[in-house]
Amino acid sequence: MPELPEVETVKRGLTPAMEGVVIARADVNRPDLRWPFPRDMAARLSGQCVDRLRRRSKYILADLSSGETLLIHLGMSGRMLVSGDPLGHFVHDHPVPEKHDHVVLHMENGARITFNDPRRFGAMDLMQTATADRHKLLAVLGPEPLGNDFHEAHLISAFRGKMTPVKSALLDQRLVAGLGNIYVCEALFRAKIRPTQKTAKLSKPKVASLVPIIRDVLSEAIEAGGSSLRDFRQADGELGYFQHSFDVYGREGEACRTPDCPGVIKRIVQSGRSSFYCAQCQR
DNA sequence: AGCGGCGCCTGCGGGC
DNA sequence: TGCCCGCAGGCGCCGC
Repeated sequence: MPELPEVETVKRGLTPAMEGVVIARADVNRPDLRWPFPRDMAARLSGQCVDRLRRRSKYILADLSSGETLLIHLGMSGRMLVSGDPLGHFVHDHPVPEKHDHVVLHMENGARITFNDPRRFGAMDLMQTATADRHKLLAVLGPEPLGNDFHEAHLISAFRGKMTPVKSALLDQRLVAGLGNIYVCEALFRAKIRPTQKTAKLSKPKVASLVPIIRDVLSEAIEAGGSSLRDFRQADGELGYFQHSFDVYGREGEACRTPDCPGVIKRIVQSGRSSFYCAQCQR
């Protein structure tokens, strides 16, 4: 579920509870999520200080005092909930344990971090911090869409000569890392590009326009605390509210929001996933 | 080499 | 009420 803005929101919520704080104990309640947990994960986490929390694409990375880095991926349904902060910055007391609470980190400051993931498409792994960017899951990622390496020339060269639909291209994490189904639909709407359009056939100005549009959509979503569909929560349990700003996602049959456009939002399926767009103003 | 499709899981809402 | 179906924010892997 969570795309870059939701992961960034979660990371920001975790930071005050975790950064510079020792993990007193880790409870690992099952052997795996999408893949087996690394061997001795609980022991390798316990007693380590979280020196720094970072985000790369949709991954949260926790650099530990041991020289290892904990990689966390939320998959489709993963949540990280902070509770019991002694300074009262966060929600309430520790909640009663719920089904699908797979990993619980008990912090020395009294905070508790609960990783809950019903569908178990999420993941955790441990790696050497020094070579973290060579981790199998991170090595293949393209530039951060909010970073300096994501620019017009990059997109133009990535799109050149490809007959791939632009929707699939932007979902390809090797091309740009962090977009998912929602924000690709929203960005293509703002750029007035139809999701089925082949990348090679897009004009340079349209491709160029995608760069600031993608940055804007993601920045606005981060500002709003992400999008809450179904079960997404910020780390403090609060809802994000960017879903109220969707122009097309989940709006099948509703009126296009472009001023004076008579269009109605359509839903089509591209490589098994819903695309939402206005056939009037997206060409 | 690059793709679309499939599978991994659980839960929810709608239709019957 | 209950069952079945379709659907869900991701992503690695397979076969074509």
